[in-house]
Amino acid sequence: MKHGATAERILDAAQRLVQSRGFNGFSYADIAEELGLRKASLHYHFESKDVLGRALMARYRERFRAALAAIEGATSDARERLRRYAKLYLSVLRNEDRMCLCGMLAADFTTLARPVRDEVRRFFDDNEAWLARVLETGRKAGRLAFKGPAAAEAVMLVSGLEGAMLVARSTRGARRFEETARRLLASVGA
Amino acid sequence: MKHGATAERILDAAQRLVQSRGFNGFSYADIAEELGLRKASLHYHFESKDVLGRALMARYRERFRAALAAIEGATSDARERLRRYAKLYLSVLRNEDRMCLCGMLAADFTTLARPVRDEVRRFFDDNEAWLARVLETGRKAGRLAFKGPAAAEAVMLVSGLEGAMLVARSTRGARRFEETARRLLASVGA
DNA sequence: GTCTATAAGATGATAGAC
DNA sequence: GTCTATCATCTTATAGAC
Repeated sequence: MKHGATAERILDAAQRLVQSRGFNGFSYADIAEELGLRKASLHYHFESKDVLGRALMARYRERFRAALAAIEGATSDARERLRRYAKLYLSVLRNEDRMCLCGMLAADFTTLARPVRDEVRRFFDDNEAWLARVLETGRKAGRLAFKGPAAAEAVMLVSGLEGAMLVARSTRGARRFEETARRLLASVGA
Repeated sequence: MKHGATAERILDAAQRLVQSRGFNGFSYADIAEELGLRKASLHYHFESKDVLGRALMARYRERFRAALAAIEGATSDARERLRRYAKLYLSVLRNEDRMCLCGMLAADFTTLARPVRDEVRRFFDDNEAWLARVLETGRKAGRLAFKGPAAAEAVMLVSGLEGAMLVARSTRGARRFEETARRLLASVGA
């Protein structure tokens, strides 16, 4: 929990493992081997696996938040913002067929410690809130078209993208993901 | 692998555990305790966890296949078929907040034995093929409206429904799932 | 078919030397 | 900060009695 360079490397390894194998699909031994350290050393940086999980999610949320801010800074067009948002997911999937960290933890949800669960919920809340704003603004500007509350549409987009990642991993296809993402965006007029 | 009544009970317990905790989130001890048996006894019915996993998926695929056949027998209207298809997912989620067995195994995919992976792939293939037929038939009958190949639209529906289940479990809401499913179906005119 | 007993290894975690 | 040593517990799995 000191958060030096080693802690960061531990988080990197752990995140990769969670994204490809799930929270219960790896151990401290896996991380230690990858970094050339001993298991005991990891406990100095993250006293327990729960603490590690929470740190993982906190960092992921912060990075995602920054990525969303970058999108807002890059373009003010709603369609383009949605396209870039979908690309965020695609780049994760293309990186060694990884699942979204948060989608993976959503699957492992019932086995997670409270603080980790809370982080997972917050991730989805943040994402949906951001998307809802983009959707509503885009609709008012006449750039997007959909019925009903923007919040509900945001939930559908997040669900669709997470599900597309999930399925794509077992049917081997970033290709399939792209096509599905395209269709999802098309359904809101983007 | 003898498949008597006990084997069936083991599968029931194992399926429930996988659907709520993931394939790496439970052990033979959990099943044994639930059934009032000893761990060793389970190995008589399913020699290894991999074999158990495969049996689990085989049964699930068969049941799903039967459920799809039942839908076809109940109505010939494409919209109604899609509605019932979505209800299949909803009933799983409503049952103790479970995830689709196959969606959960898609998350655990990289940790699964080959035969289990193959079953997972087949599940998605079967589902998408069935949906594509319903979609195409419905479009020709003027009951559904969507652009592009029915197969691509089928992938989107499966992805959307699986993702909606995944997210709903962490944000506690069969309610949310229903709303999302409704919107997904609406996007194909149902 | 189910049990006891047992194995061999993994797992998350701690104490204390360096 | 990282190490060795050690821990209690869990995990999948097998052998053999009943």
